[in-house]
Amino acid sequence: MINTEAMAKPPEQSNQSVDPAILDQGLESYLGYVLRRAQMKVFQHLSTRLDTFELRPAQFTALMIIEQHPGLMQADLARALAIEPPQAVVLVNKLEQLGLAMRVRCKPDKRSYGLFLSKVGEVRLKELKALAAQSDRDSTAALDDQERAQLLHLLRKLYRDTQ
Amino acid sequence: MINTEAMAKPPEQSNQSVDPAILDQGLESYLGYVLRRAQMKVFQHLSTRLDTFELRPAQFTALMIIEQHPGLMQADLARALAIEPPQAVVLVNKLEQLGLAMRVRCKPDKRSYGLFLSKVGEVRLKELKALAAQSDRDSTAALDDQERAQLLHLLRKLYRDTQ
DNA sequence: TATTGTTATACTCTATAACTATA
DNA sequence: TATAGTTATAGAGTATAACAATA
Repeated sequence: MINTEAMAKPPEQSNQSVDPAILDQGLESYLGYVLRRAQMKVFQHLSTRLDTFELRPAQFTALMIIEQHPGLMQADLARALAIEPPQAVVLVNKLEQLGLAMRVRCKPDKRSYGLFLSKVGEVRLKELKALAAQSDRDSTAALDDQERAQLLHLLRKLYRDTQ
Repeated sequence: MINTEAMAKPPEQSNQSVDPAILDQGLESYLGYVLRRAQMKVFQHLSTRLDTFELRPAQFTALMIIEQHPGLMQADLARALAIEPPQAVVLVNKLEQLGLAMRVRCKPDKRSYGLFLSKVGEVRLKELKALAAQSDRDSTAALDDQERAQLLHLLRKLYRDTQ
């Protein structure tokens, strides 16, 4: 229904009569609004950092999930990433092209693949984890460690709730 | 560079061997990850609520900004929404089609329009504000009022920081 | 020459339908 | 018949270039 990756260009400095810094007064009381602004900022930061590796944030997430669940099927990966199976095909193709992961026919059910990290993928993922953690810190530099922990706690509580 | 509106379908219940609820272990320690999951949830909730009015979240945001800054130019609106001028054209066209806002040639600079809410737009926006506030509460039902306030504070602090 | 709004266009992300091969 | 993976395709959302009118 609604996307996942894309994200708008950050607002640029205005030389106009209207100060863009205060244009969103009134909106700042909406959780949905500030959540989106904050997410855009953090996501874009990570996205830029990952460019070096020709990776998108969703592909990093996929590597994390494959590492945690070696041998899982594409269908499960798609569900975990909240994407449709056709998107998972493209994503796994990309990971294979980069030599980071691979499909292995290893299940009793011969229709499905098991997904595994390659040796290179394992090493690369280690590097990516450090990069992602650093990107988190950099893009949330306005917060101290305690505030970051608090924010993490609240967000986890929010999104986990499935009611 | 990267988008704003779109958002992936929510993960569906799995009947597989892998429990999707715990597939993202390890990822939950990344602020970027939980931020995105939380944002998707809240955004999608609002998006669904706004369907009734044939509006997208960005269009609601635009109405809020026009109300707060009557007579502003499209270029300023685009900057505030972090979208490109061509997107602002389509967005304002839609608001005009719905009879909620209008372009008025009222500036000394005859190239630009001033953007204003219509009477209908003002009334409608009142309704939309209540809807958005309720959507915020519903989609963050896992949090109590104090936690919501805390989350709002932290997110505001995070995204406002421009360093 | 620069800027506002606009059109045209392309690229990305996403969703659906339909196909294949297994089950 | 149902499911895993795939292909093809269409639709959003977004970005860039180029144009007209005005400055």
